[in-house]
Amino acid sequence: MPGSGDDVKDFFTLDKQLCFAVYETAGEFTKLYTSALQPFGLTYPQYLVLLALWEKDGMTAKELGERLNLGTGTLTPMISRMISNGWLRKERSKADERKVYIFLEEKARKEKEVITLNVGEAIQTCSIELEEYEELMKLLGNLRMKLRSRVPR
Amino acid sequence: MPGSGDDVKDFFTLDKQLCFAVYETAGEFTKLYTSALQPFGLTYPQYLVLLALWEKDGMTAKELGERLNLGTGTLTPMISRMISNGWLRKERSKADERKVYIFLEEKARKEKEVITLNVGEAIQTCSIELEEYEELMKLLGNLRMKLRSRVPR
DNA sequence: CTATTTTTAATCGTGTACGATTTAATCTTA
DNA sequence: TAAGATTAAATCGTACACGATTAAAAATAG
Repeated sequence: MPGSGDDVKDFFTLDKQLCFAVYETAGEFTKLYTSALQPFGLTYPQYLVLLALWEKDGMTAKELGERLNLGTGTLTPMISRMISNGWLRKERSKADERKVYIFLEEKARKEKEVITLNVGEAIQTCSIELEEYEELMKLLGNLRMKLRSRVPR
Repeated sequence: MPGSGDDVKDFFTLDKQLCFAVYETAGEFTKLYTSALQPFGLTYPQYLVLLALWEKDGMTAKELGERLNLGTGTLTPMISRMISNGWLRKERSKADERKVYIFLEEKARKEKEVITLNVGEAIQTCSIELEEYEELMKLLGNLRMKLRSRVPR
């Protein structure tokens, strides 16, 4: 394992599982971001929505879901919460009434600087080396590709 | 960023965020494991509980929570579901009635081989290189350490 | 041009995940 | 040893996350 030559005996140990390492790291990140975003009343997934819309405002729910790898069962209620909190606005397309465009509200554009500054500071407290950062990005990108392109039986 | 020399302009882009790469990879893993575990009626987090208990049966809820980095708000209901499904058994300590030991049921011990075999096969379909695997484990371990040891202001 | 199919969101049910509070048992200390 | 502090689980409220279903609009095929 993973190439599976032989010693499968003690491979199934939590500490040897890449999935668990990734799972835990994701949890740690969530905690870090949660504390950095708390002053703004944002959750970590909501911050990801903002990141996506800061890049490209006015996506449809479908596009946004594809960008973040989230289904409508997750996005729809999350977007309503963000609308309630004044971050977003929804607008149904007149050309195609099935589509709903999601737009940033003033608040989201105005606070972009402060939010990213705050998050940036939080990340810097961890002093991650640029080299490590890039190596991880590369390896994770490669891994995700493999995980996605597997043939489901 | 992350050392923050200068070009912070376009750092806050989804594709440049390590947190997002980790978040997505965790999601991909969950999907892979979900399909491998479905025949057994197990979820991915439930499989993690089994991994932990296969290593050390009879932990208290607290110990298990520390091992998996989960609070009782997550574990308690999850354990009840696993008890309903015949995977686990709970036993309150006689020496200290606050403690509850979690034990594997016959089913969980008997099916260990088939389950791990199934999961192992699913992983192998991704053909992850051993070298990449180990490098990722190392880098993620290092990263988690840094994320955990940050000073919360 | 209508019947069928496809597409887009919304909804539903189940299962994590987490901080905060509650409850009960044990430990500490005056 | 009784009051207060600490500890272990359970409970509660909120927020993802996902597969499946539903509903409505649009595209397409005959």
